[in-house]
Amino acid sequence: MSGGREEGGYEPAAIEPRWRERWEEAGTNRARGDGRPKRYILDMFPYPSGAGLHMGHAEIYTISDVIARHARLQGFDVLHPTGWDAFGLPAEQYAIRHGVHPRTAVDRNVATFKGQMERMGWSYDWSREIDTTDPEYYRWTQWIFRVLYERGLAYEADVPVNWCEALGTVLANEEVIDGKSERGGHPVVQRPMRQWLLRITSYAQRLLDDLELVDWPESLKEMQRQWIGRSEGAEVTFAIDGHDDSFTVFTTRPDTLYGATYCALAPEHPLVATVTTPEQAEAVTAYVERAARRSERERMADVHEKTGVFTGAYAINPVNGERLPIWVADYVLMGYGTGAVMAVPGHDQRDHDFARAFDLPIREVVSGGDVTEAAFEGDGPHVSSGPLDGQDTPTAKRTVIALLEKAGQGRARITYKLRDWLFSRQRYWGEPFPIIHRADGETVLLGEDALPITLPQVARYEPTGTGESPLAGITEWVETTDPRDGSPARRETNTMPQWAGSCWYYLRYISPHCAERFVDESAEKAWMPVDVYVGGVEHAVLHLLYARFWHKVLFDAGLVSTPEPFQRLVNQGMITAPAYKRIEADASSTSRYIPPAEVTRRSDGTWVHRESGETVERVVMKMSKSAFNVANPDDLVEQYGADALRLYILFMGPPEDDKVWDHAGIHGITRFLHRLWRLVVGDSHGPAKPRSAAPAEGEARRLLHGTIAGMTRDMEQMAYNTAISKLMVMLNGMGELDAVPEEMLAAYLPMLSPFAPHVADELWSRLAETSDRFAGWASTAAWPTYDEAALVADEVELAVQVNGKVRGRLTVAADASEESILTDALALEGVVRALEGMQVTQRRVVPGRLVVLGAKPEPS
RNA sequence: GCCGAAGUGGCGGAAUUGGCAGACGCGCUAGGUUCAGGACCUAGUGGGAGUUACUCCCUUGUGGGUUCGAGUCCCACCUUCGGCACCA
Repeated sequence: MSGGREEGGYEPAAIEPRWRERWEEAGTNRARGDGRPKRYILDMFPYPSGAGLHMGHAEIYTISDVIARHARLQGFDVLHPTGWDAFGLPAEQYAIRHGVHPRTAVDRNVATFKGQMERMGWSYDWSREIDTTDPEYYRWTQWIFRVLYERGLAYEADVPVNWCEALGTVLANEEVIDGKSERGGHPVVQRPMRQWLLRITSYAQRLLDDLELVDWPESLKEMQRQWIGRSEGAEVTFAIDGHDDSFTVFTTRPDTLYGATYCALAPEHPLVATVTTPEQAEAVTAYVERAARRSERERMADVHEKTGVFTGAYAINPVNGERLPIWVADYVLMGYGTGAVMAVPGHDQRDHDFARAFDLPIREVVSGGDVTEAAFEGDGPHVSSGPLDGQDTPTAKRTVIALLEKAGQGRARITYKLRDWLFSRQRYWGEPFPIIHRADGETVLLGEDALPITLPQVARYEPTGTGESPLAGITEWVETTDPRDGSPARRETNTMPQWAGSCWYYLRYISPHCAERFVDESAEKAWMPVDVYVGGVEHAVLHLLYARFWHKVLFDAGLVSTPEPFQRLVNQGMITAPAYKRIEADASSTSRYIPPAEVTRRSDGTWVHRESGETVERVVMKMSKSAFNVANPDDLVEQYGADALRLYILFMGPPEDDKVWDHAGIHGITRFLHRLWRLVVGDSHGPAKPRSAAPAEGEARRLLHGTIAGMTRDMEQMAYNTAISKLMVMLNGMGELDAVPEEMLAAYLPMLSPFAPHVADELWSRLAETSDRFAGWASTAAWPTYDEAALVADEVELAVQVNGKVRGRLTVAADASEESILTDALALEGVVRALEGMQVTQRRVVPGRLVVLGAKPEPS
């Protein structure tokens, strides 16, 4: 049989659009729900910014696409959807800047994104596309808020927010950098305002425990554990000398209670005002006011500078009746524990620092260190501690907790660092709350029939300057009536934060058009949980914790069937790129960086700006326009094709590793695709390889089955870089044959198709012109299987080691006996030389690999 | 400071988990082909030494250890990158 016809070479632009159309027409990317085993392959949906698709998107979505396409070849029914996380600040700011409605901006950006995503050949089921800003979507976001509210998990409270006077608005934490507004650099202060919060803290323990149920990177689980920050200890109640009031502290070291020499309250602690004596009032007031003015960031900046003021009051130590001075100190945080601490300078370094600064007594109650020098925070026998004397820390903790419980002055307690989730924003572009406030002060949750509460059309969506959302100014929207009795009421004018829509979007994909419920009940049971979730580690604590929280609430309400939403999680690494920096330029210079095209490498390895001759520094950094190091996926697709870009992204390294973009590297991939094209079709550099209908034999058969075996393992482990290298090795091997068995190509192209789907299907269809073996498409074929027996070679080469060093090589039949191998090995010239004057003490054959000989000098 | 991950050629990386370090690719060198540029093809490419068609030594951040044998296991240290950071 002859090879293909002579014709034009590999031209991705000529074939890629055609195949995408065919897949779309045939619906090959659709999830069927036909009862086959399922795989739900999800990636973190994009925020459709005005900047379009960047290389980070290209990486994450290529990874998830390869997982999805591979699963389809394995016969799974695959759900692989995408959509738009389109509420939030960036759309609003873009809209303000360009003077268009956020809706218009989002629609425009989505159109750009969708085109770019389609050009990458990602096999999304577009029939399930969702948009968090579509009222038919956020109706259900509001509906889930109702579930939270009805379960007592949503409440209003006065909490500090970031207030920027100059901009006249509240800012999100992301918009505050080092105590100043991101835009304009104006001062930002903490100011209490009425806000909605979600009681995520009541799920703290389960969010911690259920990390055991999921297959996530250990480092990411650890980040969530630290964020939740469970700590075991006790609370201890101190009476105040001469007052009826008392206060409670939280401590992880109740065993050191006999070593307490003072107590400290947070500046915001409600008792500060009551306990302060008249003589101290002026100093305390001044200190509290100063602390209030300092932002949280300022407070954190000078961590080691301990400040505080004595209130003049004394607390009574419940175990020994000692009078302990009560101080106010800003190293005590109102937001953690009880906002009050018992201070044990001998065994807590912070208290030690404070005691040294204010000349307070330091007492040793656990021996093992020198408390005059530094706090001893370790374990050891307790001393000067009454009934605890001689006990170690765990025992002393139990003893003292028992004592306190008996006296009614304390108990064991667990606290978490995790705070309740501040769930409202003073913004236009977010989900409205299904809440109204009656004139009589009652807060009313609107019924399901009122949903969706849609955003009104407005002329201005800029911040109002009053700290309220722009919605507050739209009288006809705000003023409403209570549907129960028609009495006047005002709508809640805060909106939900951007995280809300992404807390449950993975459920909506399952039944995106379901009108009766947020997710179809039986479809939910069929598809959940998400089998593989691919996304960036930047969402390690926020999105991934919030989504787990909502999911557990829905689970408790009997609305979903799994306790966790995302079974396996994969974090892709960040793609960075080299940039060239002027060494002399100061930070404010507008031209700190030189475009790579204007830079040349000197022979000594340094880099020089050709035009000016100045030496520049090569730095690897995040891609950014100002550093001229952005690689744009769209441009690369145009230049090299989607298949080449997909292959190259994965070939750079393992998915989870950070990668440095190297433009030159993609040429290797392009060459590979051209060689493959030439082998099958032929091009101007050579004709197609002759093909044979006969089965692969000998070396070719081993190459085929070895590649399938290796690829199968690599795909399972997501070792895509080595999988691609195996495809290169097999292609090189096929190139050396006189004729390529069609059997090899029939296995090769399906294995290539998850990575380079367009060219795989194109070549497959070319082959179909001359052979019946190539029915259908490579992308819809079955993943090939291999024969274990075909992996074994007839002859194997063994390395012969003497004391761990290779001294010879031996080619033997695969089934040669150990004895004959050893005999042959000992006769090898190099081995004989190495064994001169030596006595062989050990001989072993590692099958298929090497011969091990141990030897030591012969006794003389 | 605490927690986590990682250090392998000029570069990206590989090594079936204790068994021939450097697969595959980039880059580079030489030759071929081409009107030219590019593309393509062939060969070479960790370092060093020598008696240079061959042989030896060294080499996976550093220093020790276990083993016939260590990139891989153990101990100590160094560096880099992430996360947290007055959390009582």
